Amino acid sequence: MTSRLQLARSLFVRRWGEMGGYWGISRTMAEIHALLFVSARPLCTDDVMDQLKISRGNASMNLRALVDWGLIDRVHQLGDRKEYFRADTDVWHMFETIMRQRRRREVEPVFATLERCCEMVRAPQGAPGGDDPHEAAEFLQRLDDLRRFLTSMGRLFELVLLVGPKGVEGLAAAMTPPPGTRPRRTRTRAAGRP
Amino acid sequence: MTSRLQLARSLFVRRWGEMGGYWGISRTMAEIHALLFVSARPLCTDDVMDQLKISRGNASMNLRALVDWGLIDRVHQLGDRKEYFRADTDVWHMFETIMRQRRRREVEPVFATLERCCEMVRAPQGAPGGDDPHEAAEFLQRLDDLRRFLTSMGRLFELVLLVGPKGVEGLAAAMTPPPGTRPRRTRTRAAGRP
DNA sequence: CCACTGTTTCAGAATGTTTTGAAGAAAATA
DNA sequence: TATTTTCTTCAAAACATTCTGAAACAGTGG
Repeated sequence: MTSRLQLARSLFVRRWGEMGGYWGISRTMAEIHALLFVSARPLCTDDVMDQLKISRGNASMNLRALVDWGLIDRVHQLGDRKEYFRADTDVWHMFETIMRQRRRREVEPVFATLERCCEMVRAPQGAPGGDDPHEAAEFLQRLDDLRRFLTSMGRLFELVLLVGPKGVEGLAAAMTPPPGTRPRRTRTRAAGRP
Repeated sequence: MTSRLQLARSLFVRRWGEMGGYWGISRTMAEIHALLFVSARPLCTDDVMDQLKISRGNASMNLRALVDWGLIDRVHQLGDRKEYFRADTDVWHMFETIMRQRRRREVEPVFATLERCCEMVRAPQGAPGGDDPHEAAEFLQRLDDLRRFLTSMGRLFELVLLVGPKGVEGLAAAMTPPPGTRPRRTRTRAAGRP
């Protein structure tokens, strides 16, 4: 008989796994992470294999990848030779880890390419290379917009980390104030066309 | 002969495409988007096919998907039967579009699952279903942390949209002030353990 | 050195995703 | 209505990723 807790756990694990897919993380890796995240005690490779019905190799590979990402830790039980794994359960810290990794792997390369492209088109030396100057200007403009946007977001991210969860809740609260409090004035730029 | 502009363009297109992969968007779809984003004038299906060396069917499918996402628009040229496509070039607006879609498709299902799992475990009726109460409590705790985190982030997102790009730059500037200016006091909670 | 327990690796199999190309639907024109 | 042009769809093929299972490896204690 499967208890309600087990049912709920596996429901969560499956959903988290599905979401992993949308995030450039393999489904299994996300499932393992979810499983460790909701387990009260560390699990060993065999636990993971059993609960997720996956092979040893698969479990090993993905556990290692999660360790590399910094999302789980290896831990040892006294008097047991097996390795156990435990997820970082501080959601905020998890967020920071993931975002930093993604920035390093995904944002930074784009940034570098952006700069390189700009240089190529500006290219001061000799041959003015008969590009339509209007097209070139437009191109540079859009790349620059993108560059500025990414920079802003990077700063925002650092700011958010700096003020922490409490700080973010504070900001949010200032926006949707408790009844009877007047909201602080804010430039109200209608939030887009959607 | 390929001009510097063309070279830069294709460099950008390829990099943006690669990144698409990490974002649950197919590479081709991201490439098409990049191509339209850096083109000064709208392109038609054949332009896209030629420049990206892809089949008509592929171009058609992905263009449609981009229209569905709201990232590009169909436009018509006077006296031309073909359909042309133009990207939204307002980076900020693009960001909003993408984030809203992703929230709808990815965050909301997780949220719903989270609530469902909590209910299942709390389950007030009859059969107390012999789950270890400590394990259950732990489980509920972690799910709740996650729920709270997602809620905070949702609020932060709305706030960011509300203040707009200028607002974000302002916040960021307050954090890293120009020389000679004292920063506004901020709860300095060391940003995590890393 | 051997036996034992546990971990890592990797070729091949299974599964999933993307692309093509051709058929055909739709829309405008004559 | 027939013709032309353009767009969409979808089965099959190409490609890419993920998983398995067994073999190789590593550390421990006898």
